[in-house]
Amino acid sequence: MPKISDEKRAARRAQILDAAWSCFQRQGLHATTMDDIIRASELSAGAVYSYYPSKEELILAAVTTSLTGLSELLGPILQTEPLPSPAVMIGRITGAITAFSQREGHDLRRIALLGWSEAQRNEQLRLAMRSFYLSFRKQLEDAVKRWSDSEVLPANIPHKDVAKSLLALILGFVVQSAITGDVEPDDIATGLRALAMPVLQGW
Amino acid sequence: MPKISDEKRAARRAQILDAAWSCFQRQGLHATTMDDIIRASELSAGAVYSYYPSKEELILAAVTTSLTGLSELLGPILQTEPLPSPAVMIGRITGAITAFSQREGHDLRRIALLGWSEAQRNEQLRLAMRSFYLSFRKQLEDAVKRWSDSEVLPANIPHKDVAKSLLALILGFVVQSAITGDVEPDDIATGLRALAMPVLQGW
Amino acid sequence: MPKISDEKRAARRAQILDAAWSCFQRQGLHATTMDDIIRASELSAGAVYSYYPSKEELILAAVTTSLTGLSELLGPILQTEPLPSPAVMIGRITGAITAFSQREGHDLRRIALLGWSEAQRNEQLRLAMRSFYLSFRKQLEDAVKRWSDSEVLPANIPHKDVAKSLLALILGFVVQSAITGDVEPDDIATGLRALAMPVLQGW
Amino acid sequence: MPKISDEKRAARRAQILDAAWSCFQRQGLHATTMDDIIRASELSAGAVYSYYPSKEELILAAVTTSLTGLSELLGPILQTEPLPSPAVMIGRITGAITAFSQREGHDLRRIALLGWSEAQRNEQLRLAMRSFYLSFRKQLEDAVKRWSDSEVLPANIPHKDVAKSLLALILGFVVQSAITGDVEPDDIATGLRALAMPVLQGW
DNA sequence: GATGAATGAGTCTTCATTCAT
DNA sequence: AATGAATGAAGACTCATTCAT
Repeated sequence: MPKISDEKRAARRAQILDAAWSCFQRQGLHATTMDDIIRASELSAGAVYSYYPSKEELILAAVTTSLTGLSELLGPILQTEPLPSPAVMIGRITGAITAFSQREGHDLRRIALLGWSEAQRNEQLRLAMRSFYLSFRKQLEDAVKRWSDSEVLPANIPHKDVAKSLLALILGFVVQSAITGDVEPDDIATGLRALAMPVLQGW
Repeated sequence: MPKISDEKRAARRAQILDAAWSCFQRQGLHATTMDDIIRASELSAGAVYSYYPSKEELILAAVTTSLTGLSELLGPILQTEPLPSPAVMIGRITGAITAFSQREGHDLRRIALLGWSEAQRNEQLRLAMRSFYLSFRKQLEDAVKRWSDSEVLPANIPHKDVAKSLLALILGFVVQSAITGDVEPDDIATGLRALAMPVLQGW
Repeated sequence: MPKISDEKRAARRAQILDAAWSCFQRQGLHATTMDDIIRASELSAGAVYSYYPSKEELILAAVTTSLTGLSELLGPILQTEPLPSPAVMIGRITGAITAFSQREGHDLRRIALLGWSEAQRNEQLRLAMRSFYLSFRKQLEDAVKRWSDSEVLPANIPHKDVAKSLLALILGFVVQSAITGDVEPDDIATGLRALAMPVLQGW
Repeated sequence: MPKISDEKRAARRAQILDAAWSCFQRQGLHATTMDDIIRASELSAGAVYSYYPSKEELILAAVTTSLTGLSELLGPILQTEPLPSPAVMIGRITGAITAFSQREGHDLRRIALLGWSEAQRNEQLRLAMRSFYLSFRKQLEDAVKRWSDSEVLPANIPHKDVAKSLLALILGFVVQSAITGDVEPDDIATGLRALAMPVLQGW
């Protein structure tokens, strides 16, 4: 069994990560034992440990990978030309998250909740998540600026705060859909549209 | 030896719960050992177990209690007469959560994240959270109706979806403020206000 | 099972240490598993760990205890009044070590060899042994001075070097008796006596 | 593909043994993993195992080799003509051991201590060491006889016991210099000389 | 009623050894 | 012959829970 090719190595890592993902999701981060992951990966303990040196590392990899996946999923939506309205964009984002999470063992929402919780005591993980959300919010802020420029939104609004609100809507959708289970992707978009409808009184 | 009085019993339960809360919050649900809680409560193992029969039960109690606390904190805001505008109300809610969480060892946001994560594998906990959020959302829906009635919001909007969006904003605020740490209570309100500002184009 | 008395605690510690001692001696430090010790101590894993927090600590305790025991065994011999001749004293020391080591499971010589080996990679243990041997050598040096004073040995000899040689004889006896197994306590004394016999030629 | 030449084989064995030696010495026998040795030898796992079938075997070889080396180092000293006095000879032996041990990764003293410890549970190793020490002591005994013959020592002394004492001095020097670290080669010789100085009183 | 010492199943991780390529 | 990835048994240690006193 001589030196393994880089692809094979990557494939093995993916195989292990996949096993970890599906266990984590089903049972939570801490209720999942390394043995569960080892069995799910169909490898031996030693093999798993030769790819990921600890459970901690595996958790980190699982969460950051899901973050990267999310990034790839949502990136195109944020870059669409011409930019759809805020409500439409929110609808597309929540829709994409939902659609992606249908795939067995790949529920981004569940991993997100587990990751947030873990981030409270894992500094490295917290930093990884923090920079991901900050970067994502930055992209939202750009979109807000473009809306301002194209007069979909008023000109002199606080772009950053709007981005924070939009991100809050998305994250809040994730929580609700995982906990109450009765939120459809379009609900948030619909709600937002209603909130923004012009009426006589100012707020 | 007469039985311990009911007040005493309740006081003990509170004392244990308080200890559990502060441990959970500092170290997370699973990294907290019963021994940590026992030591923090300044009682013996046997005593703690006579009030809460298992760690699971203690987690459930801790999360549920925090939910009740949240309810008592936010209830008055939702009942205010006359009802402030949506943005103002969101600002008050996020503000109340933040203010409450300043108190050492009582960060509602951290407990919330921990609870969501745990709810994935603890059916009982999930149901408790679910019914709390549904009830809270119901109250938001009532508010939405009143806004419709008072023409702060248009008449024929989907009240439920608006409530979902408002709840999403609040939950998303909690996540962001716990993970990125750079969200002030008013940011969300400000962002929402901007999103709702009338411009020429419709969405 | 309320608070245990101090004596009981000490007894438990001794019970565990005894079990460790006999395992270590039979199988060596590293070939002995905690499970071996746990079984030999007739306690549970948790109980053993509540008295000694790690195997390392148990090794340290076993070795330092044997050092203390050795100290108590040899102290009286070094203090004898009037001081016997060097050869007689060496004979008594090697004799005491041998006699003590007859007791099943308490072979000081075996523990000594194990300890020396372990001291190479355990700083704490090395320091403990070092200070023990230094202090023991100091006592030997005092004896040498008294021999000088009482003209059993010449007056202006290097006391410290003589002490080093005497210690070397004792330690070398321990090694030989453990490895070759054919050294009686008196052999060393006899050999030393012969080496010191006056002959015509100087050395 | 022709078989590998015998020289090459021997060179490989030496290369592996050297790697093992330096690892053992630095980290101890049990803390050294086969992987450490494999990496230090710059060969593959398979290669190492094709030369030495087990770690046990490697330990045995490492210790035995060091014994052989010691033999070659000390042989000439014991054979010197004319034989120097006992104290001078002890000084030369301890000096040679010290000088040899200066070389990085070849500290005979450390290996000796490790070997003694291991010999307690490895019968094969114990026998190898035993026969080495017995043979070495035999050579010392010959020297003692020659000293008797040449009247450096008295005629009718117990040669064997004197040899045991001399060996004890050497072994004890090794232990002290490894543990206390404050023993120079000449100290033992000096001490022995003092012990043997004639005084009025007999012992 | 209370105490806290004891239990022991279960966790993560290591590492000597093998064998498919 | 050589390689090094894979194996899996075994080890140290933890911690929720119990129950003798």
